[in-house]
Amino acid sequence: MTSVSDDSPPSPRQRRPTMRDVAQLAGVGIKTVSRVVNGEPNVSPATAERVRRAATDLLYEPDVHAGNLRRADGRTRTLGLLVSSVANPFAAQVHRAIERVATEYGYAVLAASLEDDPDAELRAVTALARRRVDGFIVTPVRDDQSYLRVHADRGTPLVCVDRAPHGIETDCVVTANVEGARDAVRHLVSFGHRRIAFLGDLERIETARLRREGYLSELAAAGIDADPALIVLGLHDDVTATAVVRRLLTLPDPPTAIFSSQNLITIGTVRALQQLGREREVAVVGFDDVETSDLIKPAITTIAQDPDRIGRLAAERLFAHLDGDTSPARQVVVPTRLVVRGSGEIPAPAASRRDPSPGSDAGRRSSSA
Amino acid sequence: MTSVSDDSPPSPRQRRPTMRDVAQLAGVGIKTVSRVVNGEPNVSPATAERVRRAATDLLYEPDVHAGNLRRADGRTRTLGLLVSSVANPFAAQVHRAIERVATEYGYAVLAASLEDDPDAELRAVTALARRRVDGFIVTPVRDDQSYLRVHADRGTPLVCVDRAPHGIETDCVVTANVEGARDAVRHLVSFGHRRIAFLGDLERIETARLRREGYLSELAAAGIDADPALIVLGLHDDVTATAVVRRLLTLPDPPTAIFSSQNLITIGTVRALQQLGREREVAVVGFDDVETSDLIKPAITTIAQDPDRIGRLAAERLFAHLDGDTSPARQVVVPTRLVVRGSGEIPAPAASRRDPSPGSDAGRRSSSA
DNA sequence: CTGAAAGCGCTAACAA
DNA sequence: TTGTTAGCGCTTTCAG
Repeated sequence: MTSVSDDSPPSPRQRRPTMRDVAQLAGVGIKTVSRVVNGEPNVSPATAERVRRAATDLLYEPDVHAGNLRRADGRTRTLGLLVSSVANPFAAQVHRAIERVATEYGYAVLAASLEDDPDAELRAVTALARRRVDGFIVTPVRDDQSYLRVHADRGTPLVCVDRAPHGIETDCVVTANVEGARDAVRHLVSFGHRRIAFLGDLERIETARLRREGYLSELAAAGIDADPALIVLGLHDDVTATAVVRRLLTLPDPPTAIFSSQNLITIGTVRALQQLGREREVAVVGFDDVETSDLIKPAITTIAQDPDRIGRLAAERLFAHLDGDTSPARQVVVPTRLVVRGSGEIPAPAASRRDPSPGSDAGRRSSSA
Repeated sequence: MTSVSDDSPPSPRQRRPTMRDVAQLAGVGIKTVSRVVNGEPNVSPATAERVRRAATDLLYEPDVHAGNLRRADGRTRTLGLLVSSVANPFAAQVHRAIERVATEYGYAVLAASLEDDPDAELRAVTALARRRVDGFIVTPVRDDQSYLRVHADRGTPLVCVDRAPHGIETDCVVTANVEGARDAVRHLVSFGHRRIAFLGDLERIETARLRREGYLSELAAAGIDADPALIVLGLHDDVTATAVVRRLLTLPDPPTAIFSSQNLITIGTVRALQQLGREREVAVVGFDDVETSDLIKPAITTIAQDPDRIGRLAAERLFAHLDGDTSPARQVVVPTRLVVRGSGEIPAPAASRRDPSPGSDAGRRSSSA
């Protein structure tokens, strides 16, 4: 009764079988084993069968890296993926979509989280290059990706996702950030809002800048003067966003609607409104969908991205290059979708429509696109 | 004005420089380059500097796989991770935690999604084995992992996460599923509930079975007879869960509380209650935290897991083995945490406490632990 | 249809 | 301190 069950001996550390071992057991030359393993022709069925048996008996697994050393195409059948973080829901879905395509092609994915650290981008690329990945899919963090050109020139294709690359011409797949942000603002304007706050992520993140740009241009198109007091940038987490929203609402001329341009910011925004009991007064549209948006009351209206499509398209572009496609670099813009749920359809209070602000300076244009 | 700016020539496909190229440029032997690149001693500072310059000039990156072919330890500095899905929030956080430890050790992570497909587990292990990962961290899907023993015997350590392995003795790190489920039920019982429904995931998933086990044993401890009508197994998505909850509430003697043992099921449960307008009547405790639990009203009380700790511990066990630790296999159980938010503190209606069910058969025990 | 020899990029072992 | 040789596991080339 000392040991529960131990029918296996202490199993001494075994050596991994090689092609030579298989060849010996099957009584053939090593090249014949290579042929069978790689499905090359010119092996008699009987020989092939003997080889297969030997391989199975020895639990032989070919070493892809040893093979690639000499193989003409030198492919590791592994691709490198650089994302903000594998734990970020958006990135994780992009990752999964890429993985799905990769699996179809017999590829494995080596992923690395950058956490928006420019140095991490460099370190990750080096680590992956030393492992000889066949291609890169990267979410740019640095403001220059020209260092990747040498890899491209040496035959390792590159596709960027989520953010456009700089300093290098290469395929990239991004969300329609400007258009999506415009949709959000247009939606709010259509409910009578003119005092619309913008909550943005860190300015060094390109998508944050683009969404702000969309916000500004749609305001302009609607003939609304942007009020700097309603634009808060550099937010990156929910706690800060909550504090900012609480402060905004104490303004003399507070916003009647909020466009929150990132997931965590949206969560922080809703939390602030709930704390103040004003979630049915102030309209909110968030950029990027939250898993349980519909369970929150009022349910959150969002500009949904399409991570699945983004990932799939990026992977497909990469494999196209791996298959020899040499067409010029192109940027694929994946549209967003406005998901109407309630929080974005709260109308502006009647007062604010006519009398936007007593102390406000500039004259309003009266266009209403 | 035809091309915007093209200061770089068409860049002909270049050959990747090898150690020999660096040696030639530096005017030294190849082994000297090897010494410098690997930080081995016995190289004069001057020589080392020349080599380093040459390597930098050529943008040389060593090929880890070529080196490993001959190197004594033969390490690829890559580890294989098998999870339910890289897009699953729990798995993604485990992944991130593992990656953090891996990065510390100079390791990269090759992850694969299994989507609970037993065959995918086999395919993924093979794919990773062929890429010669130094170790595996796997979330078991099949009901037997003995096939992994051969890899362990050949020196590729294995640690299981989230679910215990079968047919092989190996380290594993899991959530306290039984205890967590008991905590959930105990909490509900303490608010007077005796008709507590259990919504479980697919029975072939071990964690689903364990949570049901915890549910049953805590009911027993509370002297409550389990009612098969309140136990629904085999749920895997929110839509089905919603339908099931709606049906349960039409029962002659409906549940007054629901223990939802998985994330998506909890979402479906809350949605059903909201649709019926009964979210403030029926108590809910969910297993595994939802990102926005506190924004939903009533906020969802959950049994929170600790994916960060699970991932970190798993990775640390793996690296311990890689560092030569040969201590016997152990199972690490990571405790859960009851997060009280509101939905789980809705008391049972007075009636149900005394008169659980008119048509119910078995006699009730009167213990009240 | 089959196999022997050379070599991929690198490190181990040994010389110089 | 440095370089030379062999060989890791495999594919290529080319001869049988």
